[in-house]
Amino acid sequence: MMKRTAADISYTEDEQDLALFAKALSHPVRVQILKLLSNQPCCFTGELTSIIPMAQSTISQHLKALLEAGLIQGEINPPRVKYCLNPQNWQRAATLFEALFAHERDEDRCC
Amino acid sequence: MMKRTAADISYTEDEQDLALFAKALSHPVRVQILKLLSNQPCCFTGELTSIIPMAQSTISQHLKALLEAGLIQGEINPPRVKYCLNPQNWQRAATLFEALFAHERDEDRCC
DNA sequence: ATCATTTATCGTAAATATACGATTATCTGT
DNA sequence: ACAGATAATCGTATATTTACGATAAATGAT
Repeated sequence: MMKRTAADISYTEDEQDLALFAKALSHPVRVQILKLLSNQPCCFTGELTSIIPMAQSTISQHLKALLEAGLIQGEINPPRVKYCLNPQNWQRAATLFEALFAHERDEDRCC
Repeated sequence: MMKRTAADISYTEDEQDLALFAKALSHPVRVQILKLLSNQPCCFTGELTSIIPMAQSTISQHLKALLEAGLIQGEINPPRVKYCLNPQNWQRAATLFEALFAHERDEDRCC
């Protein structure tokens, strides 16, 4: 009989996407960046480096993580890059998190 | 002048908590476990090992991560431990994620 | 052409996360 | 007291994340 390993596990697309979005949100500076972006129509990275006391390369790395998760998008406007939320994926993330937390289950809880 | 480093950054409690909750959700198997727990009043770890094809020690490790994030709680009932959602923190997480995604900002988006 | 500005990428060190098997601890039932 | 069952912990190997400084790429201004 074949041994079962973690590689055998199949997750639904929703589960995987939710985990990826959550991973993108798993560092407070990325939460902070997303809060900034959701509270104003747009944002330059340059503004971020003056707001956030981190090395420019580190901020760029965090922006890349948000980009790869699809939560933000960049518009190249050299030498600047203008970053915004990605509306479609932002909405999808909102929906996935909302669905996860939808069940309260206080009624018949056993502990 | 002092050099600014990542250690200088202060985040709000909400930002830190949101990041910690998100980190707990950043692995698909933990999402799966939480979905299971939110769809039934309770759950034994034993059931998880038969549902999830991972080593028992690995599942225990993931449960520990969820415990430490405060999203679940365990009731020792030896030799079993019964795990449930932690209602207070589950609610707090729901509120934090909802607040983050509350802003749509489609109106005056510039890109 | 050269310089200044902005952002990405590279290289790297340290910390954290993930998975496994083996072992240990704790309670039940015999 | 002993065996079985359940779950945590330990030890460990590998991969990923996080931070930094240094460098490179790309554009605009002089």
